[in-house]
This record gives sequence, C-alpha cells and structure tokens, in this order.
Amino acid sequence: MISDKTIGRLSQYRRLIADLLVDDERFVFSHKLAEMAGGTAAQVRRDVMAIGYSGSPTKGYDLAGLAESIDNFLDAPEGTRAVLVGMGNLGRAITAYFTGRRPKLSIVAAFDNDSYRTGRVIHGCRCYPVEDIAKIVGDLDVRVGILTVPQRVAQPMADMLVQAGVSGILNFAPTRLRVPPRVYVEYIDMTTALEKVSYFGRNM
Amino acid sequence: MISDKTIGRLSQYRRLIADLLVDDERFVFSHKLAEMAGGTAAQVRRDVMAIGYSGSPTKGYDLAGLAESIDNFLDAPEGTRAVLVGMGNLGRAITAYFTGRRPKLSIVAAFDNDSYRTGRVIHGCRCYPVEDIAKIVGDLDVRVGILTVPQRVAQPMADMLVQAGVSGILNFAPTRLRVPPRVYVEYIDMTTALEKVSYFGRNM
DNA sequence: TGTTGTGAATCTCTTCACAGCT
DNA sequence: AGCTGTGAAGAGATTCACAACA
Repeated sequence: MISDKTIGRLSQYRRLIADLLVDDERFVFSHKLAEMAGGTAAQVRRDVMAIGYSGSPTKGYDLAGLAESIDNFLDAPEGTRAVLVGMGNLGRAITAYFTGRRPKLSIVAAFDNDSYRTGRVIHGCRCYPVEDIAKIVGDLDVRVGILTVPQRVAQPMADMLVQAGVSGILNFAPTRLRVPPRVYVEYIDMTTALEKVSYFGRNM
Repeated sequence: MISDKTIGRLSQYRRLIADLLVDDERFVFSHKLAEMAGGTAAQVRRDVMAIGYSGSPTKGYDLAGLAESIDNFLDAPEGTRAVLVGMGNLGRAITAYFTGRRPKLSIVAAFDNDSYRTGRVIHGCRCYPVEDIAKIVGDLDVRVGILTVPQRVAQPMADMLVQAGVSGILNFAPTRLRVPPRVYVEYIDMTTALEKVSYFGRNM
C-alpha cells in the first residue's frame, strides 16, 4: 500500500509538471522537481518509484510520461463526482474554487437546508435541499462529499452522505467524524492551521 | 523543541475541552480525550507532557487547568494580529470564518488590488489596496499573513508580507513559497486534499 | 560526469508496558 | 482497580550512499 503522504506529493508533482510543460520543457531531474516542491531529490525518486515509473539517468524523467503515469495512478478512469454540503460563505467559495480545476474531479451538486439557497444555481452548481442527498448521490454515482457546514451538523450530514454511499469525505468542519472504516475522511482544519502559523511564527 | 504535530493536536484538544466545559464537566481522562480527538491515550499523555502539565491518576486532567496551560502555551499573551491578502470568494469566506473564532487571533485588515473591493468593509474587516501592506502591517504590528490570492501572485504577495515583517504565513494558494528561514509557512492545499479523498475513497 | 533506482541507515513519531500513585 | 508519566521498543518515513548506467 502506498502512503498518504506520497499521494499528496504526487498530486503536487503533477501540477508542477503541468507548469513545466507549459514552458515547453520535456524532461526534469529529480533534484529540479524536488526544489520546486520543497523536498529532496531522494524523496522524489522514492515517490516516482512507488507508482512504478522510471526515468533515464541522462535525461531525467520524461514529463509527458510521468504526468500520464501519475494521472493513471491518481484518477479514476471514469472521473470522480463530488457533492458539497453547506452553501454558506465557505461552501460557495469552495465550489467556485474547484470548478474547472481538475478535469477528472467535479462538483456536480450542492446541498443546503436554507430554502433561500436551494433551487438556485450558484457558481454553476445547482443547490438542492439536504433531503435530496440520498437520491442525487445515488442517481449520479457520487463518490465524494465535501462538508462545509457548521460543526454541530457536521456529523449528521456526514451520516447522510455515508448512508447515500460516498466513499470519501473532505471535512472543513472542526470535528472528528465517526464513519465506517470503508469511508476515508480528510480533514482541513483552518483554525488549527492558523494557530500553528501563529505559534511557529513566534517560536522559531 | 516541540513538534509540529503536537502543536496541531493541542489546538484540537483545547476546542474539545471547551466543549466539555460547556457540558459542565470538570475532569477528563486521557482515553476520553483521545477518543474524542481520534487518537490514542498514550498520544494525549505525551502531548500534555510536552507542555509540562500533569493530571491526577484518580481524576484525570483538570479541564480548566489544562485549558489554561494550552492557552498559555499556544497563544501570545498580547494576542496575534493577522491580515488577509486576496479578497476574492475564498478570502471573504475565510475572513468571515475566522471572525470572532479565537479571542487571541484576529484578522485586523484585508488587502486586494481590485479597486472595486478596496476601501470597503467586508465581514467587519476593512479592505486596503496591496500597496498599503507595508504601512499597515508595520503600524498594527501584524505577525501573520493569510494568502488567498491566485497562484501567480502568491509569491510576490508573500514577498510583500515578509518585507513588511510578518513571521508566519498561511498559504491557500497551491504554490511553494520562497521565504527566509525565520518565516514559518503553513500550506492548505485544497486541491490535493480533495484528490486524496478521491484516491483513498477508491483504494481502501 | 551526473543521473537514476534502491538497500541500508537514520531520523521522527507513535505505541507499548509498567512503575508509581491515589 | 485504574489512572498518569515515561523509558524503551516499534513503526513509518526520510535521507544516505552507492552500484549501475548512458
């Protein structure tokens, strides 16, 4: 099995590779990629090794080939559909942020329980009442849920998403979610992140 | 020196402790806190040990005392002031999100280079043109910058913040920042986070 | 010469396990 | 009896260092 951290770095590498391709580069050495990503050359080589790709000692890694390998490794061939729950300030901003960012990963619907928001199309994404989660997640074969709700409803909304069949949740609410082991949860805790900056900015 | 991860968990613990205090609890055992935080009891004890607090074998940790110890450890006594650069969708949402969330950590100003946004007060936060960064960061003794700008301007905006004297940056733009070693940078990469969910949702 | 791929060494973080305490 | 505090062991991740290669 491949580690969490390696997956994160691969995701990073492929964006850096896309930048290099825009600049008409063809090859890249591990030390160059490492420098761009803020890591070490050995780390890059390990990560590339993990997906079974290999480069040439003289030229480095072929950019197009490596990009394709990472894509094949990270993306579902048929793409992944996500829904977002909680169309408040943060939910709307994140919907806008992800729209059109990755071809194989799209937000296909949003949910809210405020009738002022439901029934409308916000940033190209239709907003439904939360009661429709089960139906829409089922109909569209949605695999990922994004939670941008207040923390007191994070668990119940997660339960609805899990019940509806998602296999992963990206949770922006500052709460640990209780989910069955088949469901993967990634946490983005902005408050903790800011507190870390505050702390280490002062203590370094 | 205390580790990055421990700081993150301490930030989490103190919110959990606040919840327990609301429920009129007085003490907590390491295994209870661990269960709430999604970790192990040994981990909690190590983290508490790191800040030099200690509990009682019979009652566990005194909630008020532990909360105070964590506060003293994490927070600057005089509080920390932050500014946010980039008042787009995400910047506005994050300004709203942080407003009033932590007493000792507040966003005191925002910046943008779009004249439609500058000069206005958004979510209780005045928005200035980016040219004013140096002056305002200096005048208000701002220590933390939050970057919610498009990636192509993330580095120049980081440079301005560093130049102005911040000691930490919370960067939402998907780019590695080049900063002097005295400046701490924390990255929140939402695209990578979502790609991890997509990957591990499928591969577990 | 300068790179990749990788076993081995190292470093870091987590968990075990138990003495000591109440 | 059941907890905390912590030395020691263990698990994981990173880096070293070098053979193999062009």
